[in-house]
Amino acid sequence: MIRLTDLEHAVLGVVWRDGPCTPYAVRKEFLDSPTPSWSGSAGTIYPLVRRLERAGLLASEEAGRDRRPSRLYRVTASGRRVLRDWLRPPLPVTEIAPGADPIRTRLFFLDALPPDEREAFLDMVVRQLEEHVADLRGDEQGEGRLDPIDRLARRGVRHVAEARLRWLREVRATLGRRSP
Amino acid sequence: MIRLTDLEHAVLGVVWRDGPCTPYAVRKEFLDSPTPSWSGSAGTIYPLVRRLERAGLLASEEAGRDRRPSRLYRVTASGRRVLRDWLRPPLPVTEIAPGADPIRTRLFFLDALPPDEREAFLDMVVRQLEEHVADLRGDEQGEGRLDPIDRLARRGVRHVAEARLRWLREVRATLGRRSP
DNA sequence: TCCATCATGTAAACAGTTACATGATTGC
DNA sequence: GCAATCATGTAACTGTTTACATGATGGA
Repeated sequence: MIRLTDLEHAVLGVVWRDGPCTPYAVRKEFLDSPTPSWSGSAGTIYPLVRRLERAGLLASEEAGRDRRPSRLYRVTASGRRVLRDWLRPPLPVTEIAPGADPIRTRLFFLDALPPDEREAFLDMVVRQLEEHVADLRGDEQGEGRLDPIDRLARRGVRHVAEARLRWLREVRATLGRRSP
Repeated sequence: MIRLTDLEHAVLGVVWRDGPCTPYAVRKEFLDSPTPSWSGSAGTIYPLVRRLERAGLLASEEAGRDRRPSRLYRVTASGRRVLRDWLRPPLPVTEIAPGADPIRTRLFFLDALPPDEREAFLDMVVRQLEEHVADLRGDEQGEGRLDPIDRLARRGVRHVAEARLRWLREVRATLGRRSP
């Protein structure tokens, strides 16, 4: 049994969902994603699909036909099994509680700035986060013809962004009041 | 000008905040963090501080004195400057909108499971997330003697976890109603 | 015809983790 | 004296990104 990353599982999922397809089609899925978790760069995807094929989770056939050589990949029975197992609960804790927040990280060292710059930092970040949330809301308004999963995913991103914003306003209120 | 990662900046911040200290003291800071973003493993920290020293952002002196050789690191003037620049707004977009959510990723491929297992997945993940939030609340109750920044950081983690939970309940409600 | 973009790939770097090795110190 | 754990470090590996190279296709 090999251990796959979330990206490898996701590639497996894309190939399963979008039928026999080329590595480039998989790439585009990540490149065009409105909720990007990975870059979908060539250097990631091409070696990755070959790895999955060697592991027996994908199979491929020649697709070139007098064109530049290319391959169509599909998920094998064993690949489908791996995909289902990935989706079967319970999830590992690391997937339930994912970690880093760059703003939170910076917060710990805010005292390295003089007081007025501390406030400027918090003001600016609140403003940036407000803009980001506004963008997300705009996106949701704009593209009405999205499939339900995409719509839910975007809502998730927005919900989390809004929560961070609320928290950061709280932070500003708390730290702003502090006596220097 | 060298480009540092968030972890490198954070190490710089820890050494600045905790005064001249050993690499191990820095490690512990990450190992014991209630809001962990990095493992603080030896293989990360020891090479990292040497790197920062070679870049002129840290300086060190022998601390051993008939003990096993050890070094006390402190932040140089140049290091303090880098630390402040890191904290100065505006932040890069990637820091405002950090990305991956393993649950969201899985959502896209939920149809690979039969309908009853789809529901089981959503139920289970909601339950796991509820437990996680409950843990976070418990932690906040328990440790009253935390410094303000730590307390704020924990609140941030909880806020985001709660937002994800609310979102996931919404997802369950939406997808549960779907006709198979 | 030429330029943009589609498409396939490789090489090198990078950041971070795991696992290991080993010396020193403390508490039983 | 012996075990646990404190402390310092190295080596190998892993997953991902960046940058590059290059061929094919379609539209101006």
